[in-house]
Amino acid sequence: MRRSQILDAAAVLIGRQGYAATSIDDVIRESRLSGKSHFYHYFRSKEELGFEVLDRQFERFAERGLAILREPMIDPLERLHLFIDSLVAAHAERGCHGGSPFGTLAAEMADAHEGFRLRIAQVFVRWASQIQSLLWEARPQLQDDVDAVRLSRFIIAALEGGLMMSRVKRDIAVMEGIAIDLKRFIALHIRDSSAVPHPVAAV
Amino acid sequence: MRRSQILDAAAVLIGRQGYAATSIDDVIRESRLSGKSHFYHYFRSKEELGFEVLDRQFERFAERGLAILREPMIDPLERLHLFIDSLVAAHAERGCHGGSPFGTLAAEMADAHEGFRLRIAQVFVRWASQIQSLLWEARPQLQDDVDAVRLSRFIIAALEGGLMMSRVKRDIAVMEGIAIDLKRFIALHIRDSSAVPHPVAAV
DNA sequence: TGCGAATAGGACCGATCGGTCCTAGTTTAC
DNA sequence: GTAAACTAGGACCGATCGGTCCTATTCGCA
Repeated sequence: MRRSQILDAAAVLIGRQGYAATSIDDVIRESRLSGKSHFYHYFRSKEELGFEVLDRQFERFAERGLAILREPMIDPLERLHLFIDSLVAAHAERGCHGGSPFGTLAAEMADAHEGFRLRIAQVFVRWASQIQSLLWEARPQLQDDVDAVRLSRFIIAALEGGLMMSRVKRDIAVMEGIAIDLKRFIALHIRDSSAVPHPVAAV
Repeated sequence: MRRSQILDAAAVLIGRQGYAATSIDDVIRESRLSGKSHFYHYFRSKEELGFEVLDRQFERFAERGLAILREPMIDPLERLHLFIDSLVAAHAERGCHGGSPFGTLAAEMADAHEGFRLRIAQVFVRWASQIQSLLWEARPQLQDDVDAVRLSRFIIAALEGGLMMSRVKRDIAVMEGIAIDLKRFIALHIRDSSAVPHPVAAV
């Protein structure tokens, strides 16, 4: 109960300000605890809190954000497009604040804290494997020599980079442009690729 | 003299640990100053130091890293490939540590400090405009409807996302795969696009 | 020769950090 | 009924943070 309130509050704060910039006192204030001992009743350290927040964030992302990738009634490649669109929409809703929770944490912690680095690496592996499953499912529509591992990584990299740039420029159009080009790149792998779509109107 | 030593040391430290995690005392130690007043003789605040480090990093990047994009004797698209390869090589040399100095700083500061956000946004604008110039130069080889602004942003986003993922996984192969796919995407824009290259061997 | 900038070094400040310790009232489960 | 867990609240600790202040010495240049 209280424990999950703390995790929720910490997730918001860490997502907004980063791990290091979020103090225990911030978390206590945000989750309306009564003091530090109350916090340390549930968590042994800030590090433990950070780990659990990260795990929880990915579980929620896997349940909610990645769920569309597994929808059995929709064409696989259509699902991939819907997933990309959902990331764009979510970023727009946040007013281009806060990018990807994993990308932001990755940039902050990758070289500073090995425990976080390994956990974030796992997040990307699991995310990529979801896309790989989808690509496997779509293989009748795809060219025979599609490298699903490489393509799944490229999709994630483009999305993460796009979120970062869009956040910095505070312009959702940047992310929308990334999404358009990413879809065109995915279409490049479709069998009988004479169907490569046309670039959208130039700016 | 001393001032540039401070900036060099601070650039290394901020690139390695981020802005907030780099203390003035760290910078003083690394640049072998004699005390805080010595540091504050050259800089009014940590913020001023951070701004100058960022400006300096981009100037160096524009002079050295982006120089290849302007080489007049090499085919424009070939230059773009060489540029991508140079980023991969630089990342490999660093042992996949420290990603892009701008991407890392962007993730840390975009929502926390408006001054940094605006400066980093400018960095990406200037970087993108270099690529746009190259694409303009290459327009005889490109399809008529190529959106140079969008494409240049996509290239940067893929590179930044790739550096981030490669850093998290500590595996240069991730970045190499991104580079391969990014080149294939660029090739998609070449006129007479029957020449779309084949995907490289599947894993 | 003299003056200002650069160099050197240290004491100090208020604030904040993660974390500990202690007391005490209230639920909850066996 | 009673022990264990949960809630509440505050004092406190050593360390570190960005930043100020003060005193000397050395150096380049007019």
